[in-house]
Amino acid sequence: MRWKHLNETSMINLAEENYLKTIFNLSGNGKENVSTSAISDFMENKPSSVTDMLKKLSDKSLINYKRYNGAYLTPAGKDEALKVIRKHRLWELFLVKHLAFSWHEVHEIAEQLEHVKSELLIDRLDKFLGYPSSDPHGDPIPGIDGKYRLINNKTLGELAEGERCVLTGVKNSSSEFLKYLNEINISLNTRIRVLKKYAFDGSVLIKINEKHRQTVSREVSKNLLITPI
Amino acid sequence: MRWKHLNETSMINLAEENYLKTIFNLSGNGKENVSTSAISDFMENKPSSVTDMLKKLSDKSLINYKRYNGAYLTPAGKDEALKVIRKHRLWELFLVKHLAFSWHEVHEIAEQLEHVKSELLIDRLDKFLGYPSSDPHGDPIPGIDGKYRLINNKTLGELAEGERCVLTGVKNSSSEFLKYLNEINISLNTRIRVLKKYAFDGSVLIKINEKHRQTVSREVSKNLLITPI
DNA sequence: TATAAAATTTAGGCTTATCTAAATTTAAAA
DNA sequence: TTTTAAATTTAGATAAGCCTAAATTTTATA
Repeated sequence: MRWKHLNETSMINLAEENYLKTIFNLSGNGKENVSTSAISDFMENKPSSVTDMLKKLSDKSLINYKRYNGAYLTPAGKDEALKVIRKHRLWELFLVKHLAFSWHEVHEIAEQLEHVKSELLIDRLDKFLGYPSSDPHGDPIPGIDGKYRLINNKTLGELAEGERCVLTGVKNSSSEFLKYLNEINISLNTRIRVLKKYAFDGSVLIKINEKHRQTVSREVSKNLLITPI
Repeated sequence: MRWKHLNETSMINLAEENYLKTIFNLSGNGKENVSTSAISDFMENKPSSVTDMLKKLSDKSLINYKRYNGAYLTPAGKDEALKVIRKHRLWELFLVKHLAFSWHEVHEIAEQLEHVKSELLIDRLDKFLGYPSSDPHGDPIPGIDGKYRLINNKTLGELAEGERCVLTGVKNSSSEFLKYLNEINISLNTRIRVLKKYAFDGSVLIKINEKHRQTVSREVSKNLLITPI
């Protein structure tokens, strides 16, 4: 195949970048296996589409994929995912700091900006922003070297309306709590969107996997460890 | 067709935007007919591909297209083209003013940024830049209203190395000059890229239609009216 | 104006990323 | 452990945007 405007970056395209990013996020930033259905669910693509792409990414050595057994990122794949996340967070920060966007408005725009190809651009943006190590949320911005400070210390309760995250852990791991989570369809790597926060009692209306609406108490929201995405 | 993340903007996609922008530029910012081959040549796509897209854009009422006879923009198409150009120039200005890019480096990046969908984003960027009316080149930035100050007062000689333009007119229209231009394959709407400028005599090495290299004298370069693109 | 050359369109293919429906494999339940 | 349900994959289809090769139309030339 020929590329008309060949980029300095490898030949990873938009769709592939989105899959890599998703796998990174759903695996809790790491190397856990991510299932086809988790990806399908998150990206709102059909499982069969996901399977196709997993094969493709596997052929490119960006993921390790075993049929019927999900996938995880190779070092090369993780590098690419982190590059995209770095871009995403830098752009978000730019939008908030310099273009007066509020935090919940920026995600969709950054989702587009993160795919602009230019190493130089992103390095200049990094400089312009003063080499930030974290975005306004406190989430780490991967460095040029791909170094990434892992964190798992944010709770659902700290998110603002409109924000999205993936569950990466629980503070309280009593079986009653876990059972409750199970009942309302929340498990590790479940993605959650905050729809509304009620000031009077701190309860939170959330959407689980973009499917089920659910209200959880302040107590619950404080015990859910998450990674914003 | 269904759009997953439906944008506030109409349903014009990247490829379509590029065609509209190209037609706008090649028609001398206006309503002159642009031929299939001119578009094909400019975009480095095959003529048959162009025909396909012209049909599509015609169906969407963005251009007026008559078989074997080229196309020109409808008001709706012109609006869209101007929106893209507005975004392109605002981003270019941002890159130059705030990210320390030099002018010739920004085109390719702006080419990507111009397709990011968000009215709000571009209005905020406009504000951030202080509502500029022209880019560092002096080329007009269309306003939100789509108003566009037409200019045709720049010459090839004023471009820097690496910059591209389309010929929109000549200062000297003597037949010898026109004949000379003809001989070296330059005509109205021909696109020209400046490859090198020689300081000692002001001559300019150019690439014509991305095909022919040619050196022209300072005299010639000062008599070619162009629109940077 | 007839004919050759150039421009344009049509017809038919290819690739990518999707999808649906059916088959297969794995996991859960009885 | 058999059976059922869920997850996953395969097979085959579609739409976009591009391509090549062949047909058609327009333009230029003799």
